[in-house]
Amino acid sequence: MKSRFAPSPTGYLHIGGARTALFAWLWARKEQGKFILRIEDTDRERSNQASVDAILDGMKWLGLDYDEGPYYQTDRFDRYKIVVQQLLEEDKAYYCECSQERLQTLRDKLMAKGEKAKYDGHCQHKNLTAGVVRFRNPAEGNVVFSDLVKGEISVHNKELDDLIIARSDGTPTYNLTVVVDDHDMEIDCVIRGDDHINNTPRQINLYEALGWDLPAFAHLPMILGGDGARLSKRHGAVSVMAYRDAGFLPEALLNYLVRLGWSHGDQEVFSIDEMIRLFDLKDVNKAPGSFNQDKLLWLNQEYIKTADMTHLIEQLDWHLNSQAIDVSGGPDITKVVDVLRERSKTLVEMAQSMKMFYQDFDRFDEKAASNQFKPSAEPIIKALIDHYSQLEDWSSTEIHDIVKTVCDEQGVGFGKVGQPFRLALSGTGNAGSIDVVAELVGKERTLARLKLALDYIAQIDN
RNA sequence: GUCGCCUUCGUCUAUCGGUUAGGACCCCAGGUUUUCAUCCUGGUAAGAGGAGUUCGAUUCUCCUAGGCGAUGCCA
Repeated sequence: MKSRFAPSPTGYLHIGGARTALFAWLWARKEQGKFILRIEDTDRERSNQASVDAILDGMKWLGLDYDEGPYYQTDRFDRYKIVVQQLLEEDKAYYCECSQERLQTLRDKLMAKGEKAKYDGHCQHKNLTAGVVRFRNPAEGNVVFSDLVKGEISVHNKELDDLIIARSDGTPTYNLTVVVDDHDMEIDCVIRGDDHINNTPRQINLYEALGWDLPAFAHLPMILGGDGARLSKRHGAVSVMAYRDAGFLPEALLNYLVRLGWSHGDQEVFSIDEMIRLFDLKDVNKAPGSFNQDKLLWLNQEYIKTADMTHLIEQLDWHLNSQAIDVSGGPDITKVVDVLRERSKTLVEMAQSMKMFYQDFDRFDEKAASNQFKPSAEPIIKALIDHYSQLEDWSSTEIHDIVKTVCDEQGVGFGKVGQPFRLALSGTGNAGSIDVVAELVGKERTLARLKLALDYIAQIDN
């Protein structure tokens, strides 16, 4: 069994494309068949190599590997020419030289009359030898097919016109190439967005004219933005790689995408293996769904919390580089990640939080500092410095005991000591349990930061 | 305009004629926590509208409305 993903390289791999690719990939993996990547670049005006690379990068990051391809339609022009020629010879297609202007006025006229805008067959019997090539669509009857997602779909041939299968420059168009390729590549199930539903009856007529067996069709509902409109840039990031940049784990995005339009009871979290095992086109929803960033964020945190440490660090590496954080010479990264994984929604956040362990800072968050570093905190911080500078065994338990000792000595509660200490350590006030954090930050840096806090208090005193 | 597809909490969804319409995200309240977060408990919130079929419709049929898509020498 074979399925395919066939994007046209006119931009990056976007969320909708990724979801389509995922479903087609899942189907192939579930059927233990093959998954093919085909680049539909027949529109040379809009296609470019940068887009091909972006799509390949996106697929790679998501882990959607393919067994064949990428095939490029521009490499197969000879094959399409043969098919067009065959159709021409069998009188199943004909040349048409209607001008764009004529076509446009024809459309306007029909629309004004309240009819469907379609080609009127002007050149059908002219026996021309140049121009665009049009397929002779059957005039009567209707095309009925059973979509694996949508169920039975029926369209009258009257609604269909003689579509152009080759441009006047001889290059083939989408509806022809897709049929030829899906046939030649032995695709058993065409899984694509439901914006192609309207093309399917035309393609079916082409299959029949060519005497080819029909594949199964599964049309996936679109993904809309939160406002119900088609997903676009104004809804935020639509490029898959932008999600990598924003600190999402590929498996979290995949999990989010698979649940958008598909479900398995009440289950929300699926490993890749579970998706493959449980996925079924019959459980795919018919209605379009809208993209919800909050849920993605939640899933991302779920994955950050439970991800395999090695994998997590691999994914984190890109962000460490982009934020210029050098972890060599600092505390063990696995210990730092362990502290941070429960409080990071994204890898970007995690990398930011990591700075306090690997980089020095010379100022505190102003708002937090004005709250915490009051003159009353001065003796507490001094006491911490005194005790810690004498501490030999720099461990979280010892560090914790000293905080308690200081509480007792100063006659204050844990909060009075812990809060300024935490701010001194982190600079922002956001940190995990202070003893563990202090241990990881190290004795030298901890003392330096406490002294910095003292400087801050001295400065506001004056 | 015409044709096609779609319609359960704000969002993602469960339900395969009989349920107090369930779960998840978000939000709110409470608890745990030295902060934040995690975690735990609870709460708010839905069948587009109208006809039928049926003992009984969210579920089946039809109509209307709304949304999306197509109507390209784009894919």
